[in-house]
Amino acid sequence: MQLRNQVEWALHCCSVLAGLPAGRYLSTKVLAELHGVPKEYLSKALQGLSQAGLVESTLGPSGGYRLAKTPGQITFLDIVEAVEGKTSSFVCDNIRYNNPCLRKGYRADGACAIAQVMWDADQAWRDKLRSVSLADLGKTLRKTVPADILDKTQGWVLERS
Amino acid sequence: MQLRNQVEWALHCCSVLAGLPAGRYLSTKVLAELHGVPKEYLSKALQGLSQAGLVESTLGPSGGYRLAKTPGQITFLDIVEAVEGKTSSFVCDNIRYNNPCLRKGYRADGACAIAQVMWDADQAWRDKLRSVSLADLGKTLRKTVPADILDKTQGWVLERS
DNA sequence: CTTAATAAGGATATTTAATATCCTTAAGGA
DNA sequence: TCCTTAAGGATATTAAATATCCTTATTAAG
Ligand code: FES
Ligand code: FES
Repeated sequence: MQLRNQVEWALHCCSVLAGLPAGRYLSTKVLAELHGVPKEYLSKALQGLSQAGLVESTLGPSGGYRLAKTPGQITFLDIVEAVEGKTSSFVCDNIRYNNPCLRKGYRADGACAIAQVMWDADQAWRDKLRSVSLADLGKTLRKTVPADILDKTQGWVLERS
Repeated sequence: MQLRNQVEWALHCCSVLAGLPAGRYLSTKVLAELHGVPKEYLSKALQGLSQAGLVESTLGPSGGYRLAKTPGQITFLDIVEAVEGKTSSFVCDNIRYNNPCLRKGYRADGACAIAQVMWDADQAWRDKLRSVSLADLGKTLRKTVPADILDKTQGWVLERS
């Protein structure tokens, strides 16, 4: 079980967009170059973010993407779900109903107790992701990444936004 | 991102084995029939459980599998990891190092802050799975599944163990 | 001792999902 | 008018999940 590589891409792109001055857009081309990933494929991830309402886009020269909300309003969960979808990682095929002791067509009242545990764990994962916003991430980055790298990168991005 | 169907199979098989009287074995064939899944493929999952030390097997007629520990000593996490492996669901390809502002070969001190959040969430998922044992599951099942179904199934299993 | 049943595991096929590229269209700015 | 861009459909490529088949060694039952 593994998340798509687009999740890493989307998170990093949002992190960059969160540092962009108001009104500026950043194009797929620039984001792809910054992260060293294929532009056309990254575009699919960005379209997912756009459909989820996390970013907004504009066309034409100097077009691209910007956040549609403040960094404090966008969580890791929002971004992960925009790329991966909201369905649980555990899928219950109800193999319990294949039990030959049951009459055919029998259906229980509630969910299988095993599935319930798995779904609770999935929820714990989502809760954790929901607890961190892009604003939180920005704070951490400013604490842990050398200032000169942040500055140089910010300059590089601004030249292209 | 989705867990394999074998996870559901393995959890249900362990649940059945947990209800087996001491000394009895249950064969792949019986477990496959009980759950309505392909015997040869289920066998791979059971081999995983065996290699993880959760179950032990014996050959020959009346052979099969039984738990290698008490139900209280086996957690959902043990079973899930035996089938899915222990690697995190989030893989960081360190796309941050593709940043053209960095000198080639630059490596940071710690992990990327984004990866860290994803790994923390993965850990929260595992913590939740670790908090539920087969003994806990048994208690829940006895509370939620009609007694006659449990009894009939138990009889069906014992005839074949 | 012989025989049938079984787990283990290697090899391979099939199906599905992830990854990636290509191309067309419509919109926006110079 | 021309160039740049996002959106999205179509398709190709690659990897992983799912499934089957077959061989071997081991064990218990007859
Ligand atoms: S039937 Fe799906 S987890 Fe129990
Ligand atoms: S470089 Fe992998 S998550 Fe940041």
